[in-house]
Amino acid sequence: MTIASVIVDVPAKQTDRPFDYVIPAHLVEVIKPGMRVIVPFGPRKIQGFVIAVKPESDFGKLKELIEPMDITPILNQELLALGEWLTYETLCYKISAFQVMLPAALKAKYEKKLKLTADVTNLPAEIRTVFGADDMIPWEEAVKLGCLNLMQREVANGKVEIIYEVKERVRKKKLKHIISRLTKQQLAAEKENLPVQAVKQKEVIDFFLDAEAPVELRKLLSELGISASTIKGLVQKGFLEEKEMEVYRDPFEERVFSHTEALPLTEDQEKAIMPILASIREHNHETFLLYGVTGSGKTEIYLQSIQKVLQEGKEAIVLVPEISLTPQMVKRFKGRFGNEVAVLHSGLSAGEKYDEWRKIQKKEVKVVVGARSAIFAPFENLGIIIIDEEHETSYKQEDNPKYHARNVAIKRGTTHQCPVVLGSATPSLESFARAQKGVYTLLSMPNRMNNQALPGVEIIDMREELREGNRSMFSRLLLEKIEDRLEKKEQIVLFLNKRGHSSFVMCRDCGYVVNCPNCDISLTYHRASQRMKCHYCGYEAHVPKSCPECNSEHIRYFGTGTQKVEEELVKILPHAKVIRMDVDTTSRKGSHEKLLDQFQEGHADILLGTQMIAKGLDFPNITLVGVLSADTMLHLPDFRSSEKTFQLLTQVSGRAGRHEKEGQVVIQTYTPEHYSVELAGEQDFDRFYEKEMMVRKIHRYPPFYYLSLITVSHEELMKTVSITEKITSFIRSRLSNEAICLGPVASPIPRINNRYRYQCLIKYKREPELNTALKKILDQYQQEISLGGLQISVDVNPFILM
DNA sequence: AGCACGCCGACT
DNA sequence: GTCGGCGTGCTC
Repeated sequence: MTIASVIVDVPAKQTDRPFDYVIPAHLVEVIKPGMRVIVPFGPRKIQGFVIAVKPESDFGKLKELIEPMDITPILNQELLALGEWLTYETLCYKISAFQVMLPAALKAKYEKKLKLTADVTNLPAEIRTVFGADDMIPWEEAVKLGCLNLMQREVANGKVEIIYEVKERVRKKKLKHIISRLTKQQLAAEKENLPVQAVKQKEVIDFFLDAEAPVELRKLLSELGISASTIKGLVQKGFLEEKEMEVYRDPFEERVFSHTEALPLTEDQEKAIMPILASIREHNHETFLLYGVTGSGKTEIYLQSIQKVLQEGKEAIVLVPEISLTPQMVKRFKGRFGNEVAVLHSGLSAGEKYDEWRKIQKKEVKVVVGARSAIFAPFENLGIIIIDEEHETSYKQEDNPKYHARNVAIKRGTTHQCPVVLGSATPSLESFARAQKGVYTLLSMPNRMNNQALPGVEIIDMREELREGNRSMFSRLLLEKIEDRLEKKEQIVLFLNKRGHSSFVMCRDCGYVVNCPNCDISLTYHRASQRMKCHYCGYEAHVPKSCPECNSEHIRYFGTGTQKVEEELVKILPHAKVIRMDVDTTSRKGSHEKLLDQFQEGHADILLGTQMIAKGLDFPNITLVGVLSADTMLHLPDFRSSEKTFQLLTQVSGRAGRHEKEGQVVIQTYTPEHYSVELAGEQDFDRFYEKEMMVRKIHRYPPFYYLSLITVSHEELMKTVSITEKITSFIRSRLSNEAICLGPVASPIPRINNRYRYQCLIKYKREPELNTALKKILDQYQQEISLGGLQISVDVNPFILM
């Protein structure tokens, strides 16, 4: 007998193990490890992944596997093993690990239906009417009509049966194509036989005398300017044939990427690329930290390294933060490698993502450029993995499996014996420390290409401005410079970091802040709907007209949004043309690109925006960058807040003066003395690194210590506290003296959606037993978790400590 | 996660 | 008596 070991699509502790199924005789040759299959599970049918095929099973009463969902395995041996590794590293379920490696389109969709059986004797009239003319209805319809009990009885009587179906989420896109059924000679002969008046038909035959491959019907029609009936005629005569053929949804259809050639490298670049090329050539794994200031030409290094990899007949993965995966970026890769490139990012529809992914799987492309999840691209012959802006926190997935793309990259780099290149102008402290220790190889590019000077930065103390009577959000210097650039017809970028300082509403008399009744967090004011919203549970409320505490009518809106800045700008500088870029103005597909194009073409003077304009903008006419308030994220309860502030300010400053014209940066802040602001002003990463390393050392944070965070949540406060207490003391008993276990303490957000949250933070250097201990905790509380009362989340190397 | 099974209180 | 509420335990 041939048995398949299957991981079923049920994300729960109890089902997080293989289930064995007999492979029916006619499928024995077909079923391979890595395939998705449909299996019976209890009364249902569900999707599963075959992880092994073996001759026997320990289990007595096996069921038969129903059918495969793939023709060839969708996960190769490497990815199957990578899934196991992910499960171990992030303490997630096996099924979640497999699913995260695949495009969402491949996740199964389940349907439940009611079907009349052949036995229609004595069928109650009500049942008849519910079914109507059909013999099958969706389960939901019976629920809606409230006749479930009725149905259940008939199921027992054998008149109705419950059907479980597993469906694909996305169909392969198919379009009508026309192909010739005759040889060219035959076609030519038939053309002669056609009546004289069949002008159009003859034209079509001419076309097919030239054409090699099948042609899309739609394209054929528009190209020849004919109607469908012409084709129909020829099809009826048997000359041509209509065929449904699979096509890719192409998000870049009708776009031409002009080809670019490798650029000559600067001395810095030459020095940096050598070790990478050597690693490619010698097929050995090495992790490089490419530390190059903004404008030092990191992308060209990526491009030329990839070129080398392609010459070796291998493939490349390039990870880019979602936010900078702009058309500009895509253009650079498509320009160099043309059709060899697949692009994976969140702007694509599920179908488009699936199609791009399939190009990788079918080996039709050799390079993938994408966000975090592209690290799982199913290449089998990887030659290089590049992570651009490696310090970006978006490389860490915040929901299960809580993996970091950098770690996955290094894992895959080891398996494939290929280099991993981490690039940044402001490396994460973790990576830089590793480079200093020699774990990674440091490659520095301290100079900008063409040796342009880094932009001059001025830091403005906004408290000073306030003291001198300037209550606006623009300092006098910034305003002066803006006016100057407007006059010179040069462009300005204004940056506002709204994140971390959302607009809240406060009473000016008593300080009352409107909070969410379900979560211990202030409500955010939404201008568009004129309502207050909770970002965590979705609760909504009206804006109070007077203070609920003291009845004062002095309600004030805090936190400056881009909209408010825009209004202000219009007031102060009525002639300036402003383009605003934030989530609201870029939500529509393609609007991001459109706005940038407008700005590039000079249709506006000022580009005002959030996070999303901090990266990748490279326009020659930008000579002034203003940061409206540098310290909005500095005071978050996050040990990385200084690092993030420094990175963001450096990043934004890099937008100015990238070409001939000299750039200037004005940073407004309420804490100019803070080292992350000050050193960002001097663009001095090395000193920032030193300073921040000291702080991390004193407080025992990464990179000196690893972190793991356990968050417990429950509806009852007492229960939450007592369970966290037990967990904490258990963990403590399993740790060495070197490790520190902080807790139990309330989470920074102590209540979300009426669930109390407590946590335990573990700081450690080397704890080989920790993983086992954490697993044990999840096992221990398994029942209480599955009953729904308790939630325990474990985050190994967390990025958000909330 | 679903789903069946089973045991108890509230009704026709 | 039976309908339907939810706790319990299993799924190859």
